[in-house]
Amino acid sequence: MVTLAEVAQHAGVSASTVSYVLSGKRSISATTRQRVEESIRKLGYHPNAGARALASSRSNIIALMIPLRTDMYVPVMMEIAIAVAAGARTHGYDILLLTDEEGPDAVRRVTGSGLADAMILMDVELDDERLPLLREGGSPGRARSGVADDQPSVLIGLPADTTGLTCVDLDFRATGALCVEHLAELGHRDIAVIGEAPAVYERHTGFAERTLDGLRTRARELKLRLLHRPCEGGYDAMAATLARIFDERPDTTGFVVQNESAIEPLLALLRQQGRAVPEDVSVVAICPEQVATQASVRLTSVALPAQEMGRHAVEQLVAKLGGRGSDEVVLLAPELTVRASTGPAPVRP
Amino acid sequence: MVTLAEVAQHAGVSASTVSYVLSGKRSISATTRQRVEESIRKLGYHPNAGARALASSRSNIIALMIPLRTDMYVPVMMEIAIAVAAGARTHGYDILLLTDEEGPDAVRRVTGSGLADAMILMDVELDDERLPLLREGGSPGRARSGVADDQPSVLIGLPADTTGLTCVDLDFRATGALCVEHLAELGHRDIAVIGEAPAVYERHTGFAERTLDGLRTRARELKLRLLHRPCEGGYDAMAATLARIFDERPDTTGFVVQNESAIEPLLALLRQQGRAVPEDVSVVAICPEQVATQASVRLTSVALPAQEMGRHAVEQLVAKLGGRGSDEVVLLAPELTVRASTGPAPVRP
DNA sequence: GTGAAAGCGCTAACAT
DNA sequence: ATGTTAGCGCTTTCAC
Repeated sequence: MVTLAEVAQHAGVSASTVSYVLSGKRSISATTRQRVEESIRKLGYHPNAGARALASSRSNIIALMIPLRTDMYVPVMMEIAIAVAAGARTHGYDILLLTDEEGPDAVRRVTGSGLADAMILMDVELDDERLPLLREGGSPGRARSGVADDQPSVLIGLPADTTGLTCVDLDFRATGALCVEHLAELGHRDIAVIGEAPAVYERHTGFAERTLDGLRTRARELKLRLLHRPCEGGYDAMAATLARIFDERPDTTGFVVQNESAIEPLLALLRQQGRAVPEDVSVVAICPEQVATQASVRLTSVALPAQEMGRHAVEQLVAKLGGRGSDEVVLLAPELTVRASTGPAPVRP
Repeated sequence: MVTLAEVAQHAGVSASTVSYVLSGKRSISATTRQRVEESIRKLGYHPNAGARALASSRSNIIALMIPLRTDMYVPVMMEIAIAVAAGARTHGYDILLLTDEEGPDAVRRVTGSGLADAMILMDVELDDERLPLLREGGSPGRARSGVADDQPSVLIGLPADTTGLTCVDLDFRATGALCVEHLAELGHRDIAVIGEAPAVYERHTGFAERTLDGLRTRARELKLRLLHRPCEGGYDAMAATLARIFDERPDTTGFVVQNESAIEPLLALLRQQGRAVPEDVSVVAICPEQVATQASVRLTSVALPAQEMGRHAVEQLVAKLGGRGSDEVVLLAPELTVRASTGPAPVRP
């Protein structure tokens, strides 16, 4: 292994000079810099990460905690993770991948060991047990040397109480409102919402409730009738749910779907029942772009901006690490793309 | 931050004793051990990762390179990544998440900096440019101090030339054979294969070709007629492909699908055409379990054993790191699960 | 603009 | 069974 000292010797300068050439933290004469860079290349030198971390007490690593559960929105999670990794690299950071298997202990371990300089948490629950460890100001009763040893962190998702936390998420309330508005403009008066599986609501992940809130509020304002039904994924569950919906509200002409695994079954069932999309019924989906464009009907949808969320999270974190403050909560504005699944409501006799 | 020295002082022992209590590398009297452990808990001590890495020249980190492309098998990738992360933790390793954006440079950077002790590469291409850096024996022409400074590594996926490499993958050849056998047993004589998008074949990722090889070989042995058609995802592409298939081979009664985004369209189209599954045609899918069980027809399928692959990769790597040799190539045996999409071939007039 | 030198917190000989 | 000590490779004062 090539060390900094070897580079220094080879270039005929001191170790500190090499270090400063690398960090740019003090001015170096052009000739010296060139000699050093030359030696670095020739010897194939790579600074040792451990030594760096020890001497500088910064690891240049950001920890990313992803959910173990692989039952929901997996492609979105993956896309976020990849965006985070790529974004982090542009700022010189690497990503340490943590699952939430260890729970809060992982936070302590990483914080305590200095393995990472900061962390990003995905899939935060409303009352997440990891949050107390991350709130700025630290745990109550901790009043050590005055040094704030909290881990700078950014959450992807919105917990119930965001005080002292930085969060990035899609504005699901606005998303719900947007879907309702679109259908209202097309003349639909009876709207059914196919929601996530009941388990998702019970898990209190927040986004489902916020979407529903946005849907309901806007529906009330626009005087639309809204029926919400959670739904397990799959064909059979969707069939049962759909039957109930048309039973209770036979005049339903608009659907909002927030459940990836209900989308294709819904479309198939509507086809089977002879209800044409979008002539008889309109469907708006809240889902990844890819799902919307690859469905059997190209879906009007609000996309989950995975890349953007990942990028934002990194930007926020880097800002924090650089001492610059950052916003508490960033809610990304939803964008609705009109495709082939929505059209004017059919005229009623 | 609490240091080892502070723990030592608090427990009234020397630094090395604390270190050895932690590592278990030499015997410690019960009383001393207890005092030390007590102090560790009381002070909330966490060993500093950087210092550890520097002193021991082992980071206890495994790098995992995942593909940037998020167009294929994303849930599988994610599941593997999570399995790798979880598996690594049980051996005391953390996972560093690398994308293949940097290409081979990422390998050099991680190897050179000692950031990771080893690496796992996913989605390896047949002639991957990162492979030369990973082959045991190192790059030709490198004859330094006799120390093998290669990064121990495991590939998930199979390149063209596996010499000097450790690989884990599903046995796709056997998978293809298994699908054909199943259909043959049910009496199907004309089989159509819906393959991945042409781009996948062109990218030379290997698994698609190996599956096809297994399909063809076994079909020939069993004297079945086999028609293979690559297919872009989505409804329209599938419709065109299906039309061509029935045009060329009207007697086709068996389908093998190796393309997630073609599955649901295929089922919908068959329904539309009045071909009942499994009464008129049978469908075998090569896809994740979840897709098979959530499709509009519960699919007979060969699963992609994501978790198993992740776990295996870690085991192999840990074996290597522990100095124990490991197998060159581990091919996991495919398992076919019979569900509702396959049945006896219809009797021909 | 450059060098010298003191650690950073830990591990692993080498002692006893 | 425990203590002493010399680094690991780098960053960063302090000195010129």
